[in-house]
Amino acid sequence: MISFAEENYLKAIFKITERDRKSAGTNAIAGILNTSAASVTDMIQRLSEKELVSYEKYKGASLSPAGNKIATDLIRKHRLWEVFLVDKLHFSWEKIHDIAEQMEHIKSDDLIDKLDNYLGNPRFDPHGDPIPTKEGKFMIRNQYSLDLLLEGETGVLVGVRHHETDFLNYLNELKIALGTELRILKKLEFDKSTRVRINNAEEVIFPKKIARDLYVKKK
Amino acid sequence: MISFAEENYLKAIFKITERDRKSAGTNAIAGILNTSAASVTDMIQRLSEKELVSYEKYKGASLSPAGNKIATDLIRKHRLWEVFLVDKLHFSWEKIHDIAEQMEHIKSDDLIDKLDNYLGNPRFDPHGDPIPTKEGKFMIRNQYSLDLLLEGETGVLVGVRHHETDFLNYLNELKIALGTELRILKKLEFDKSTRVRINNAEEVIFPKKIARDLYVKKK
DNA sequence: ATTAAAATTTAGATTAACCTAAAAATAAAT
DNA sequence: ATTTATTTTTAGGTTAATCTAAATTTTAAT
Repeated sequence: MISFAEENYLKAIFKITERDRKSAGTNAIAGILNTSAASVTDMIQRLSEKELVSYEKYKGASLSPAGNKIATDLIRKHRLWEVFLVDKLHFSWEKIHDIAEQMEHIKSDDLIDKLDNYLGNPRFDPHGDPIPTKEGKFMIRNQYSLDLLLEGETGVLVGVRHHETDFLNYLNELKIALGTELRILKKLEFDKSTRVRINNAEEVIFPKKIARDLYVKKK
Repeated sequence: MISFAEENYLKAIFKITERDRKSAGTNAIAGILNTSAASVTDMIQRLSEKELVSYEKYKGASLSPAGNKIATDLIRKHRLWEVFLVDKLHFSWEKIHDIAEQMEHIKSDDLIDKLDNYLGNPRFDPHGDPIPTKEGKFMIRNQYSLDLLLEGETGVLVGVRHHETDFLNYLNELKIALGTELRILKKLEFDKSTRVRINNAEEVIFPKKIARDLYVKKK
């Protein structure tokens, strides 16, 4: 039986390696899990024993097929529970991450199938992230970081990079949610910020960092 | 922050002391939690440090007000999740205990209020057990063990003593569920068993042990 | 190509939660 | 009232998961 701690390590390695990177370094994992590099070395060596990650000294860790399956299942569970919290219990999107973080560890073969069905087999969670299928397939969507759009272009918000309460509350204050239209008015060269019109109404200036964290579909 | 293990100990002490007993012995707790008496001594000493139980050597443990609050909240959570599993996800009553056992440990002030509301503030769980209020009050119902009824009397099943899958499956096979009418046809003296008619149809003979585990309301 | 900086691993400890075996205290039985 | 049986506690250890500090390896920079 796999422990919560082990599950969290697998998920962290998944997150790090899901885009570009070939393997997850000790420090990167420690950063995500708020632990020390030494603890990470310890754990990935144990996960390697269990054949859940492949690991070479000083070269970082990557998920084995078995480890990848566990990580994908965790993400599926996390995202389905987030849909439950928002759709059924009427939580707001900035409150759900920490609760889902706990619920994802519940072990039951039956439960997630029934939950998925009950929720109407949603394909995306309340932050716009795709919910992998039972088989571990992620739906891919053409989406761009807002800061890749050119002046005059308009995008519809379909996702956000981070799920921190503070960031989401900032968006709430600006009345920005999934589906919101964002039109690029001006790209300011000197500090790389972007002036944006929100739903044909208010204007706001996003620092590059924020614009990068908003995912849109071109309109 | 209280650990899962600590929570389970508090719940075990609650179960033991909820009816008659003044305090929970080491062995009794060990029995419920499938652990050794030595481990129990260890833990109740630590819980005593934290003022969650009051404990005197060789005299067993009982819950402090703080410990009682935690235990009651756990039971509230457990039973509300059981209602969710049956009413919303359409689980059958014999499958839910182990899942709820995991879900009861999820920590969120908001979550349980919202869940309770979503479920329509149920007062009893799918096994007929009362769901304590937020304030920790249990609804009390006049109910009798089936083996206390006399020949000719009829009861309606409102609860069961145990939640083991095997026991509940045995009831399923007999088509016995909450609400089922049970009429005492004959009390057999020589082995203390009881002949019962189920919903004016089939007959069955219950050993005393089973009759004791079925709670009915007199009709 | 060396040296400095950063990342990673090892060594040695700690804490929570468990264990077995032995000792001590309480309860039951003659 | 002793003896026996049962329950509980103590003593000494183990494992998973963490830590800090020191050593080692890799990467970056001069």
